[in-house]
Amino acid sequence: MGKKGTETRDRLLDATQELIETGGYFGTGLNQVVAASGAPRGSLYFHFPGGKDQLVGESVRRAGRAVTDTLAGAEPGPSAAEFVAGVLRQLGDRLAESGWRKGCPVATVALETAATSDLLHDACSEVYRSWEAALRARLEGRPDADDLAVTVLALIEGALLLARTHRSREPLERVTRQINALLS
Amino acid sequence: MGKKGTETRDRLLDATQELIETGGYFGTGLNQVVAASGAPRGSLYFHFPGGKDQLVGESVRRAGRAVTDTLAGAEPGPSAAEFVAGVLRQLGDRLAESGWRKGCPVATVALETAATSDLLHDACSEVYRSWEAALRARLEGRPDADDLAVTVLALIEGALLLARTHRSREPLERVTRQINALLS
DNA sequence: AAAAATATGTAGACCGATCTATTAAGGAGT
DNA sequence: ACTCCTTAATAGATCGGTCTACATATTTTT
Repeated sequence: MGKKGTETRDRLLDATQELIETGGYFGTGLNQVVAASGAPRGSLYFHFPGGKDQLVGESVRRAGRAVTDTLAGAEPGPSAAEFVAGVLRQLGDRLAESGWRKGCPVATVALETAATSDLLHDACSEVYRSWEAALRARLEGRPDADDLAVTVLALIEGALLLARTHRSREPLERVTRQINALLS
Repeated sequence: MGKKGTETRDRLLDATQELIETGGYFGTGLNQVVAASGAPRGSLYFHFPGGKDQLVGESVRRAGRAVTDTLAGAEPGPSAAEFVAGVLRQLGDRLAESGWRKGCPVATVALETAATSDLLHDACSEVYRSWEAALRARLEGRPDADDLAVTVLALIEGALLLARTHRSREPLERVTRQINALLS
């Protein structure tokens, strides 16, 4: 793959990632992706012969990998509770600064495609498993690390959903205040 | 409104409620609604002149009210932790029995329409507030009942999302095991 | 009480717009 | 010269929404 080809491919993935996080799978048309990326229609199907599902699938995995890396790469300094509080604050910043558009880059697609596309569905499932593993690594040593990792992930996803729906940081702040009870 | 008119209207709402819970807002076409309800297209726009948004909006509020009533009407016997555990078990049953289609009847629409339709968006927000209030009523007396209600709601929503995505009760079970730490 | 008038609801063909996907041809890079 | 990639026209299906004609109640008038 030549240089220009790779650039176009990346631009398509960037545009898709941005658009589906805001509008979801069905809410994002390929016309929008093509317009936002600047790439022509034909290039889309050259780089992603699998069509929309392949394009969105790779975007979701890409976005998921970025989060996993952030979670795994953070300094191991603070306590588990402080770590989660930091994640929630960071997510709240991102959500508010984006005008309540950018919550979880996976959740909308996961719910929309739960009943239809296995390809996308599996991609979302794997991303969540990957985040779960990254969180579990931060809770190492605790006897119930497995349960706790899933619980913390559920808490984060639920709080993000509520915060985005209410267009307010309030749910994130309330959850943050209760984290100590869980991770004490 | 005559008897037959009310019946048709209800059938349309029933079909919509069922379909959007599985497929979401954009994933559900009015053709599907019309086919599933047995009502003709014209009747849809007679009973819901506001079109798809009005139809889905009323469906969401209707589904939300049903849940609120269930939450508020449950016997006040068990402890808060046992109450939440019961809710999670019930949600898990519903999810599994529906073939992993029926999770939260609001979440998908809330995320899909967060950036587009204020009408639907507000409907989802109000439903969540109503559930939050119902949960808070079960935690009366605690000094941090406000924070706890939101936290429990976030936990439920997040666990449902993960369970639906993984097609497994595992996340619900793990969260259930951690509830005591939160509501001890 | 019969008949006319009005409201209520049904029925489905139809509209333009938009959707995803395909195609055949030509340009750019090496 | 040969592969890699772009370009734009277009196909065919489906989308939400509108329209007119018709049927069935309900009320008003006589």
